[in-house]
Formats: sequence, structure tokens, C-alpha cells
Amino acid sequence: MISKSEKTAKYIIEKVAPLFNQKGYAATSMSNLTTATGLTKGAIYGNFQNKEELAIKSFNFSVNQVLKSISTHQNKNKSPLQKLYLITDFYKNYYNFSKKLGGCPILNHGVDAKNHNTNLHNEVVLIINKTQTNIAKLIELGIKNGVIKGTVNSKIFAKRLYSHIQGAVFMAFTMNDANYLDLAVEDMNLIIKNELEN
Amino acid sequence: MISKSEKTAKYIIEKVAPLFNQKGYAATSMSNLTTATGLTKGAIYGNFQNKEELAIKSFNFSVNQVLKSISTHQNKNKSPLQKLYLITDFYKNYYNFSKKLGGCPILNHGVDAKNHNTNLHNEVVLIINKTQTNIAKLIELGIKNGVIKGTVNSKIFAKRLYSHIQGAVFMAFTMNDANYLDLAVEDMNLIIKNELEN
DNA sequence: GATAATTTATACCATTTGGTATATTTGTTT
DNA sequence: AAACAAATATACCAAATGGTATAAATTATC
Repeated sequence: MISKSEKTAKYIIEKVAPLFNQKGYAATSMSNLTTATGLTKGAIYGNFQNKEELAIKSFNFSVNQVLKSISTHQNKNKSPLQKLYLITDFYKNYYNFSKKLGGCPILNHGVDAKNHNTNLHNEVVLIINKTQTNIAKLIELGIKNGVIKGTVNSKIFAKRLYSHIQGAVFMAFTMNDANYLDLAVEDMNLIIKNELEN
Repeated sequence: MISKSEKTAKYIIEKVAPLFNQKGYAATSMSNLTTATGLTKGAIYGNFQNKEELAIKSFNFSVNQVLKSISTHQNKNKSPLQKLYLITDFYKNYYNFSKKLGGCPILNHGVDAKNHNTNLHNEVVLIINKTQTNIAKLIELGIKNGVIKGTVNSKIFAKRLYSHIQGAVFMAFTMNDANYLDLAVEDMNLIIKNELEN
């Protein structure tokens, strides 16, 4: 049984997550939150300890939207190598996808939280590490299966891949030009082919 | 002859630029500016129309620090191809370099200004376009000189290169790990060698 | 349907916000 | 040094800040 407050808490997060994503932690005011939700401060503070807790839960909500969508996309193929290609393929549409979330939560909170909220920033670092670990695991599995070269350093490759992606995400949003993502995906696919494939 | 106010205006910008860079436009308050400068609001508003003008001039100050340093670094070699390598080489130390500025002004303001100040954001776009054009020009010159393949699309290559760099900058700062820059530089040098060199 | 418990709205708090008008200080010219 | 101009400090503004105490309304239990 889902309680009333659990429902409103979820409702608040959904309405508020894009705001934090766009404006950042410090620049998102309580009045921004009340107008976005149509609720009052009483309702918000009744469901969350403070602005920080709400911001962190909102960030995790946004990130989960991304991670779930990547995961679904990856289910199209069983091979670890093909799953890597499905990651890059996912980012082809990431500009439009993340626009609905108010931009890329990793990029935006990564830059913003660094100087505004340590706990939120730690959360960003956690997610990045988790994602990179998942990429590294795919590579390790590919090596085990014999489809990926055994000489590849999986952790280093994951860092390179993720860095490459986030660069394109930043450029796409800042320049309002999704082509940066297409170019990066092309690059990454070539790198995967040349460096990973056996 | 340099007037008193010109001197203080410069002084204010120098003191204030790292703040805007770190905290972003909206989250940097007037009191932040007065404590950072040791001056009062009267002095600041006497030299700048408003917060926006100060923020834009601060951004341009920070960016010029970067551009000047790249330019100096590039003077080490005349060849357009080698000048490209000197760009990637510059970014090897960019983590420590830009830390002194309060982080990468392009990255930070690119993300922040997008949702806080249109004029400031336009300034960021301008600088990125300018930088990419300079890279493209180097490539064009290299093609003319016969050291770079004539088949290369200079503008596309500039986008790829810049995107790659900024991704590493973002990751280095967010993860507090300068190694991302080393990895990206390695990647880019290889791409330059394989795709550009005749 | 009355009572108790949970959830939301209201009213308020001291502090801070960006910005301005004016007073004071500083620098320059004669 | 007097008079003037330029630059900075002070005092103030209404509005907004994050947060809280409490009142009102809603929901759940019996």
C-alpha cells in the first residue's frame, strides 16, 4: 500500500527534477519549487528534510531515467560487444532524450554541484563510477567470450569512452547542435572496432 | 594614461572572475563580489552597469587567460600540424592551469549560462566558434602546405577535436582526476596522426 | 460517523537579494 | 590650498531567500 505522502513525494520529485537540472542547486529557489509543483512549502518540507535531500533525490530520479533507458536499449542484444555499440547508439538520440529531463543530469549537476553541494556532487561521482564500472565489466565479459582483445585495459577504455560521450553532450547542449553527438558516436564506434574487436 | 576607475574595474574583474566561474551567474551574489574585492556595492556599480555586464567581462577575462596561454604555447612551432599537436599538448596541464581560474570558464559558463543568462551564453558560443574556426584554419593551412591530407573536412575535424577536449575537461574536474586529460590527449594525437598527416 | 493521525496550507521569522540615491572621500586642476 | 570632478562608501529600498511553528484540512481507523 502506497501512502499519500509517498505519492506526493514522488510527484514533487518528478516536477522538480528538471528544475534542479536546469538551474542548478543554489539557483533553484523554494518558490521555484512551489510554483512548479503547485504545492506549498508546507507540503514540500513535510515530505523532505530540506532542499538538499530533495535535490539529491531529484538527481537520482533524472539519472535513473537515463540509466533505465540505456538498459532497455541494451536488451536488444546479448553480446557484450554489441551492448557496447548499443551504448554509443543510445547517445545518438541523447540530445532530444535528455532535453525532456532539462538537460543531461550528469553534466549539469557535475558542473554545478562541484561548487554548491558536496553531497550532491558525491552522488554524481558515484553514478559516473558505477557507469564506468558497468562498461568495464562488459569489456571484461567480451574478453572472456573471446570477442574482445585480451590486451585491452577495460577500466581505461571505460574512462575514454565516457569522457568522449560527455564531451559531445556538453557541446551539443552548449552549441545547440546535436551533430556533435553523431560525430562522437562515429568516432567511438571506430575506436571500438579498431581497438576492441578481435 | 590609465584612469583610477579603469584600474579598479580591472581589479574587480580579476578578483571576481574566479567566483563567477565557480559559482555561476545566478548563484554569485553581490555580497560575494564585495567580500571578494574588499570594495562596496557603490564601487562595483560605479564601474559596471549591473551584474550581467560584470559577469560577461569576467568571463571574457578568464577565457583570454586561456587563449593567450594556448597562443604562447603554439608559438613554439611554425608548422600548422605541429601547432595542432601543441593544442593537445597544452591541455595536458589544463587541469592545474584552469584550477587557478576557478575551473574551465567555457565548461562552467557553458553549462551555467545556458539557463541563467542569454547574453553570457551567447558569449560562450562565440568563443567556442572562434576557437573551432582557428583550429579549422590551421588544418586548412596544413592542407595548403601539403602536410595535411586534402580530404580532411577541417570544420568537422575542429568540432570533433574540441568536443573531445571538453569531455576530458569535464571528467577531470568532476572526478578530480587529471588522467582523463592525458587519455584524451593520447587519443587525439593518434587521431591527428592517422587522419591528418600526409 | 466520530476520533485520531497524517498531510498540507498559512503566517511568520531573520537574513539576504540586486539595485539606487545620496553622502563622503579621493584625485585633479588651477 | 581652494574648487571642482571623479570615484567610493553608506544607508536604504522592496522583494525574495530557506526554513519553521502552527493552524487547517485531509485521510485512515475504529
